[in-house]
Amino acid sequence: MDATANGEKGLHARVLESLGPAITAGDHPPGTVLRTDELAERFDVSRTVIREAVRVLESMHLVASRRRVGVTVRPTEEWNVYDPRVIGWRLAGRDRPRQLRSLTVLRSAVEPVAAGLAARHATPAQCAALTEHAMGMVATSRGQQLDAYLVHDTAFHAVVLSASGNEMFARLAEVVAAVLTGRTQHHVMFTDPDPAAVTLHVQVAEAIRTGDAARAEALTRQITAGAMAELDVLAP
Amino acid sequence: MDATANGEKGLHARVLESLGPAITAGDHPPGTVLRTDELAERFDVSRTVIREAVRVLESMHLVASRRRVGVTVRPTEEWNVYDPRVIGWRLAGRDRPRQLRSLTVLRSAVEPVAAGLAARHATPAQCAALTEHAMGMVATSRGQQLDAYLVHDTAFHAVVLSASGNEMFARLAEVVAAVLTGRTQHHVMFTDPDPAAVTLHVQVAEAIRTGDAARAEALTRQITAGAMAELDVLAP
DNA sequence: CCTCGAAACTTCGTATACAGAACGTCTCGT
DNA sequence: ACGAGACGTTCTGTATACGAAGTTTCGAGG
Repeated sequence: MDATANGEKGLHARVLESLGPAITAGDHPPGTVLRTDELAERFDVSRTVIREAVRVLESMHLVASRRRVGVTVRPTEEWNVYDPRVIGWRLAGRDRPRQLRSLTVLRSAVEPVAAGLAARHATPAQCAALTEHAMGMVATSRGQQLDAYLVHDTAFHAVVLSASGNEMFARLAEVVAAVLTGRTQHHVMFTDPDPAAVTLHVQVAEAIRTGDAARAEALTRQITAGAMAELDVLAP
Repeated sequence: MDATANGEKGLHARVLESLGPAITAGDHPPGTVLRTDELAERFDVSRTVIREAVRVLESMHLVASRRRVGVTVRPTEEWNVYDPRVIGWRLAGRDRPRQLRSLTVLRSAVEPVAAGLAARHATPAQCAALTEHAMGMVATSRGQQLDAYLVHDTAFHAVVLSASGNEMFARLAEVVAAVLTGRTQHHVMFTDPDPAAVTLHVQVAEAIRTGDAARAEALTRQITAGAMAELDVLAP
């Protein structure tokens, strides 16, 4: 929603969108020191703007600002890897494979449990949305309609995560969306989705609708297992 | 001007530590409009400092800053609930029960998978640490040594998450620590830990050491199931 | 009377200048 | 050689001015 509408979003945001990816991509390896004056000159903005950008970077634990020494890039292990912006930057950068793998593993842990909870908590409206998107996936699963398929796939998983009733799960929707989008971008228009996966989605929708938590969880586990298997092809 | 050594940290951090909890606790309900001038006066700092704090709040998606209208508090569903600081604030505030429940559910999804991965990836050093902490838990499980027990318990789970080899899992260590600490604080020195749970930890350490992923996962699932069961007692 | 549009006002956004504090480094004295 | 203190660099905070943008209001025209 808010992300990357780079028209004129504020100077500090532009600095952030340039500095952040540079750091996460490793252009400034951990330990590198950046000085605010230098940055101000490099981006041709005032120090005030730089300081605001640095504050945000600091809140992501990407950098630490200390007097006399400068703004130092923190080691990778300390980064706030759950920050959607950090995820986006890493996904766009050079360790995209690693990030994709991490996120897929996270998916494989969270989504089955979320599906199980959804089977117990989903509202009728959510169940309806689920079956609708599952049908949509079926309808678009053949004949080079990957974009339309992706929309339904993303929406399906978002509804499941939301229906789980757990806010932490719900907030992973955009992460899952990023993973699914990434996969589609690599399939680039050549192979239709796996029919077995489509069937699984339909069955998950049904299991959630009928309140069969164990079945919803097991089926979703099969879906994520498939995603894990695909990973070896996608990520080197 | 007051020139007293008011705080060790920066001014903006102090504003943040006051504004953040206020927002997450609901003192400023979603939709509330805050003006930078007003905040500057309220905290007796310059607008620059306020704006830096607001930037960080904005990066957490707690607020949105718009011209002419002010800084508006965003709806709860949009908050970055994975930001450690947001978690901490909510854990300290009035919807602590909800947060505790969310985190425990997240634990129950992630930790079993992490344990399974740890069984395949753990280094000998990590295995040693695991058995050490498991033994420590055994040693401190009786006789009102809850503090020492908590240290070993926390360390145990941190090692498991780290040994999974997944950076996203590893970063959940502090979250798990927060949950475990919260639990201990409520048990307040009256009941010793459940012996069955202690045994499970020892068995998990063994399963990971012997590379039995399925067993490590199943056992950890029992541990988290226990935590979920406890939850009904702890969180209203 | 209603609608459309422009001006004005309010608030955030950016730039600049300066004072203060902290931390590394360099030098000097023992 | 080694430690303590002075120094300089760089971040931190403050104050102020101007610009931009949106909301609101007021007025003109239909």
